[in-house]
Amino acid sequence: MKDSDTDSKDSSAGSAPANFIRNMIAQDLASNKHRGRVHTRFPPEPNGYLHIGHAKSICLNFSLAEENKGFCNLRFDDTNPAKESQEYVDAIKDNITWLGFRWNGDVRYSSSYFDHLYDFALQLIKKSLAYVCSLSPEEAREYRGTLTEPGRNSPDRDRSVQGNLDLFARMRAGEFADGEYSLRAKIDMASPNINMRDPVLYRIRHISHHQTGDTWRIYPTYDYTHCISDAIENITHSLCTLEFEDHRPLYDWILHNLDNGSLHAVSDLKESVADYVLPQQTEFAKLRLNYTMMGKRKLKEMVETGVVEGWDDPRMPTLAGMRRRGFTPAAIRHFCESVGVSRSESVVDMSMLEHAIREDLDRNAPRVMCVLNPLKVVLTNLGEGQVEHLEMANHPKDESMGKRIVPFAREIVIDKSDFEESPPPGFKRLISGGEVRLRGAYVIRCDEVVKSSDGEVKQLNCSIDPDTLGNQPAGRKVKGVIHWVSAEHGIPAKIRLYDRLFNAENPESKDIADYHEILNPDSLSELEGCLVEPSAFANGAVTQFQFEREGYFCVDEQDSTDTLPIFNRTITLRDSWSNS
RNA sequence: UGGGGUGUAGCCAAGUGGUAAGGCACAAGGUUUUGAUCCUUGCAUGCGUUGGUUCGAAUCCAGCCACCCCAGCCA
Repeated sequence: MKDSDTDSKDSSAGSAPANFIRNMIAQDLASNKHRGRVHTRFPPEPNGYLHIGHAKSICLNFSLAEENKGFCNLRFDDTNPAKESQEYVDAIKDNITWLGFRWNGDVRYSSSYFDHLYDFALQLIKKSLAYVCSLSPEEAREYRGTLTEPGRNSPDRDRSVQGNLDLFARMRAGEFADGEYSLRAKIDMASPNINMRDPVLYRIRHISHHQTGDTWRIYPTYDYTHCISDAIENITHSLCTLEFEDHRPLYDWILHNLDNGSLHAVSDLKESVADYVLPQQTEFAKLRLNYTMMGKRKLKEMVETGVVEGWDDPRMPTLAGMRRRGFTPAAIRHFCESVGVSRSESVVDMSMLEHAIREDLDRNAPRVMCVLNPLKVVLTNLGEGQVEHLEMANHPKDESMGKRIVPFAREIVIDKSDFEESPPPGFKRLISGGEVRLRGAYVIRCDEVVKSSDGEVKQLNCSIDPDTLGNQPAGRKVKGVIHWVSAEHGIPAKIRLYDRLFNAENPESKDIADYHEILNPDSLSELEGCLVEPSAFANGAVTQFQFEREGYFCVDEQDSTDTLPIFNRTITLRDSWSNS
């Protein structure tokens, strides 16, 4: 084994930062609250694509389980078939796998607990803790009261157990229309917590479900389903976001009013009831990022109205979009780790995400040269068909990444922005009569500027200093280094430059009436006729590069063809020059 | 005007009665054939605010202020 095997290129080394959930779990372990078990779950509703906010939750749940030698389930919280689909189920599984996490056992579905859920509802009815209500949704809203006024009891609240049992069976049998009846918990219509004002447990929906088909006409609600699903799966720590804080009393009410033995009987736990401990819900602040739209409804709308090209548009905050943009799983995981977990609602600066991306790519992306906006340069003192094969390192600091051969010839291209006729102060690139280093090659001098009739610079005639390959020039200093590609050998490519989708720091702010007004018109620009050095295509398995001095780019696997490669710019290099 | 939460630097965030970790950003140097990377240094007499308790308070107590969430048969 080489030493380098222990030098992880993955910077996850170092202990995870403290946070209140980690601390709580450590305490629970110390007090043996869950018999030494840590079992979490990631419970998405399959009603859209996962975004970076979900990644925070995924990382939290999976990492906590992993750190404590526990388990993390993947459970689709699929209680509302009207909004869900198999497409989303598949995309979510794919995203989680891509991030590098493996869920415990088989994928779970809340819908696979529908039978148990129904039985537990019967149990609540028999205990007189649930009743069938005939109030319409509109009436129910009136009866609920307001934030400051108590609600009123439903006229059906005191119906007999038998009457409720009968009606609930008929609800299940499909005898009633949507909204005609609902099953409600009997708690307290005067509770200051509105979630406790006899919440709906089941509603009638004559609609088929992506997992259960047409088996059911009634579907349980989130509040009723989630706690029981957690209990069935033996979850110890049920983590969710802050807006569910007010639901916690209901979560606990349902579980505590169900017979513990019957819960244990249908649970995954093989051990005795004595080891069966109810799950604990804990809330944390969801991730917010400036300049980023995270609302599922808006994201969906942008996809459907063509504001972006799809859920995987590289400008989207979705995991699919970030993947196509060239963000790496390791970078996203480090980012999620670095933002921490707390209960304060904060907005993370994009620069933190960008830092994580650059950090990973700098270490792992091989270097290659690509000229985005070509300007022809003729090296006049080189022979007409003469080609030199220059050897260059794939990475400036990591020799294990090997070397590559770069063809060098009389006609090359450099980037238009690397030549200035009237340079600003401090300009280190090529000027008329000046010298510059061609990266990995020779120092050249610009002898002649060839312009078209309208004054545009068309070509530069330069001469190389033949003594400067691998050597400093004699008697002078050349500060600038620019990248280049042989005009004959370079591979033409199309390059897509991405920038933020929104110009406003908080696209979801209420004083932005229409998000179309804050769309960044320059979020995408396409460059044609870019020239990439041929070695970028030598190994088809490598699809992510640093184009030296430009940034990190990845091959767009979907749109590239054999004849026209397309690269997406993942992110620019840090640039302390153009900033000042 | 009900209930539940949150306030530590420009942005995240640790801290749980012993005198303000870390990261990002920013600034200044150094190295460099990427204006990148890397390295060094700087960056809160201050923890929303006003009082109180204490030898000692970001941490305990009281008041006040600001912001967030809740009135779906959505999750």
